[in-house]
Amino acid sequence: MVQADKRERLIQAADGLFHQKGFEHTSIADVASAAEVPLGNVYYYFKTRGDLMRTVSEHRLASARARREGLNALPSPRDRLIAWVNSFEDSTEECTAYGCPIGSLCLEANKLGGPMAKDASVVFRDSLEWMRKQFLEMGFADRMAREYAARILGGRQGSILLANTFKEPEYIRLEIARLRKWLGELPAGKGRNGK
Amino acid sequence: MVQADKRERLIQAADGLFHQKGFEHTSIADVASAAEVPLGNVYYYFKTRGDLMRTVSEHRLASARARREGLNALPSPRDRLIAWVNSFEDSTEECTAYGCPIGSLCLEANKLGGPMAKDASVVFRDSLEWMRKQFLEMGFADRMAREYAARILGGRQGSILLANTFKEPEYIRLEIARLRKWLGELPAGKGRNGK
DNA sequence: GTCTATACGGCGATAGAC
DNA sequence: GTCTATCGCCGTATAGAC
Repeated sequence: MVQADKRERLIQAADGLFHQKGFEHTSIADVASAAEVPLGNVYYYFKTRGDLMRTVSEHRLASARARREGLNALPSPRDRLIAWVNSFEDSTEECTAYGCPIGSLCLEANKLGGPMAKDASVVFRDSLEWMRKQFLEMGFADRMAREYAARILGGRQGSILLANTFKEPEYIRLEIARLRKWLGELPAGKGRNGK
Repeated sequence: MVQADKRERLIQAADGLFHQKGFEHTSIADVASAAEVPLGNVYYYFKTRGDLMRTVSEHRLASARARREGLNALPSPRDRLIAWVNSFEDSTEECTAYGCPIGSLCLEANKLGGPMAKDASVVFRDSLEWMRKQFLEMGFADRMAREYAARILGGRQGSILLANTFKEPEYIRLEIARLRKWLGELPAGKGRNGK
């Protein structure tokens, strides 16, 4: 199907360009040219630039979920979390070069105002939710589970910002190692789901 | 002096707007109108938009240094660090609403490429350097001092990103509390400056 | 030094032929 | 469904009167 192919190529191109150059600095013409689709044709698939951005976010959400699907085979929630954190290593170079694709987009969307902010945040919201469930399964109270999930995501985002700012991947690697160590040593919670 | 006054007003206006709307989304016209200076006159004070941005970064660097000056009166490096971390509380609301002014600018500048990236990073570089000195004075080896400095800055930046994304200041407050606790309990280093 | 008017380019979005 | 041509707006930067 030619349609789906072009649409897919546009999403892929937009995803990459939003990451590398930022949303605000990526024009429809940039996306069209990278996807090798004529400029005007883009508007057949996406009504506005914001629409394209929302689609990219949905696409990223699906990707993140798919990557976690594989982890659900692991029997222990602790191991799932550690495997998840370890998987961050694959993107160290890209994140050092361009920052976190999701984090950058959230920040940009928030400055723009409007409904895009919520669209961009769905990936983080979903990640936090998944991590929270793992910590609940480890026996932590809901409050702790939320706090720990935020610690992982926040720690990672902070390390990426530093790595990107100073073009130094070591910040990311150190944080991954620290999170892994912390998860490994963390005593399991006592309550059954914090009851 | 009318000159210095206008220049100052332009810097202040640009500082605020870069924070609230982002650099890429703030036009010279926006800055001029916020500072109540005619559009064309801006170019008498700043050659280009990038020039204005560099000036704002220098201005922020000076502010951060001035705020730390007061802390140098404290005799213990640990207390200086704790006081520094505590001072983050003042900006919790603004950071929740608009993100970290410095972090946002660094990220944007990195996406733009060119020399702006370095201009934007000077504030972080200077903060890290100051924190590193405090940890050295506490007796930590240089490697640990750098790592700990990055932990404070990274932890803070990550918490701000989450707070901004979800419009929830609690992320920032929790991280401040965690850093304060960590600094309070951290055993002093053994070596004299890591020797 | 100050301000107005405007040149010039780029971008989002659309019209309309095929 | 596909693609070209183009409209209209906004942004940076400059020219030049005062």
